[in-house]
Amino acid sequence: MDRRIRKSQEAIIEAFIQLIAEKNFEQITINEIAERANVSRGTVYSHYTDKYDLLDQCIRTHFVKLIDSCLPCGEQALFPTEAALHYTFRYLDEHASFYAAALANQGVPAFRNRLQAVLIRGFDKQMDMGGINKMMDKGILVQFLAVAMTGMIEQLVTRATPYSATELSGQLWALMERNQMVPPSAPLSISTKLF
Amino acid sequence: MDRRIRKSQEAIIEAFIQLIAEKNFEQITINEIAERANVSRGTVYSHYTDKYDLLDQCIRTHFVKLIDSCLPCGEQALFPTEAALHYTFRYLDEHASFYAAALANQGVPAFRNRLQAVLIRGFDKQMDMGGINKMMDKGILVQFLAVAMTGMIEQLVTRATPYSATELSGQLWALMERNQMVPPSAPLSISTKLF
DNA sequence: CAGATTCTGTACAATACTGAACACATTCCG
DNA sequence: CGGAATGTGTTCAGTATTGTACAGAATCTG
Repeated sequence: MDRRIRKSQEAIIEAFIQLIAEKNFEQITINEIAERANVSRGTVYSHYTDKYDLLDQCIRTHFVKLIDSCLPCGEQALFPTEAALHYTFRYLDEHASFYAAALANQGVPAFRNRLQAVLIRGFDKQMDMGGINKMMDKGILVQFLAVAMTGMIEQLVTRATPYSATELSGQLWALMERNQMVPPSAPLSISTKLF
Repeated sequence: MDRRIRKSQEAIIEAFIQLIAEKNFEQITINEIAERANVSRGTVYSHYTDKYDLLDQCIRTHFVKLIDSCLPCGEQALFPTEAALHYTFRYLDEHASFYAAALANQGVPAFRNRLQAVLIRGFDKQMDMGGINKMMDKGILVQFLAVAMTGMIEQLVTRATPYSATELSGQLWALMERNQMVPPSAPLSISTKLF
């Protein structure tokens, strides 16, 4: 992609995220965004049809980062290690103002739904239905955990919890393990056990 | 000026200053600068004929800032107040790495000369040759003070002095006063004395 | 030494950005 | 109410930047 496009888009998104952290989405104007991004107004329109499109793509961009932070080991699993979960929560904590806005603004419930969908898909792959889960319905269990995780994330980014990102992720890791939400064992874990 | 020009130049100069703070001027390549500035190599050449031109314009840019910091009250005087001198020294302290490089690199003695020239011109205007200076040669006195100031600035930015910017500027202000290097009295200072 | 690599400076067509203008909608305010 | 101000979305010609290519200089390296 042309370097100019990359630079402009980054500047616009950065400006937009700054603004959304400062004021309500509806009050933000294209003029403000262009000014803050140090870009011509026409440039904004050349990339995004309007504010809502910008917000949408912005969420998408953040989502990529968020998902990446859940999947540090290639494409293997959501939160393959406790450290990975910690990292994700710290990332969310740092960008809380954006995520809070994305979650809070009515008209953007899409965000919560997308996050849940990703988590449900990921958890479904990793759930161990043996042991204490033998008598459970997998769909319900997965949904239960995904909704819980989404809710806790919402608590974190909206500052609705007194607990820190670290405390939360630590506790949540324990709860995931308790429910046998284990990441698929890596190939080398077997050979590791042999020695 | 076209916004693109401003943005590119700022990025290039910023990148260059970063690099000069990290390594020797001669080791810096145009490629590095372009890469760091996130700009095409051709763009660098469209604004600056080569590294040396870039350094030159860079010094010029910094010089404008530096002079501005000496002249906070319009165009009246160099260091019209002790606070102004303090501000200048703090500014120098913050950008020490750049100024150190500009002063240190042989091939750039121009910098020291320019600084001295500015100071000499400014001091010459402000020198009070009455009182203890009655028997002195003005040219020598002015040059003496300008060279001293330049030297002290060099000491500061090259970290060749254990004293802080604040300590130095405080002492230097006293020395300037002692030598009757007073800023031209503002019109209202007379009326101030009347009350 | 020769070959490989990197840097330099220049040229160019393709392209993204610019600022200005425009008609229209919305909001603000006396 | 009415008009002043501000925002929207579009168009457009002009311009700065882009990536690429090139030849020659400089530097590295076996």
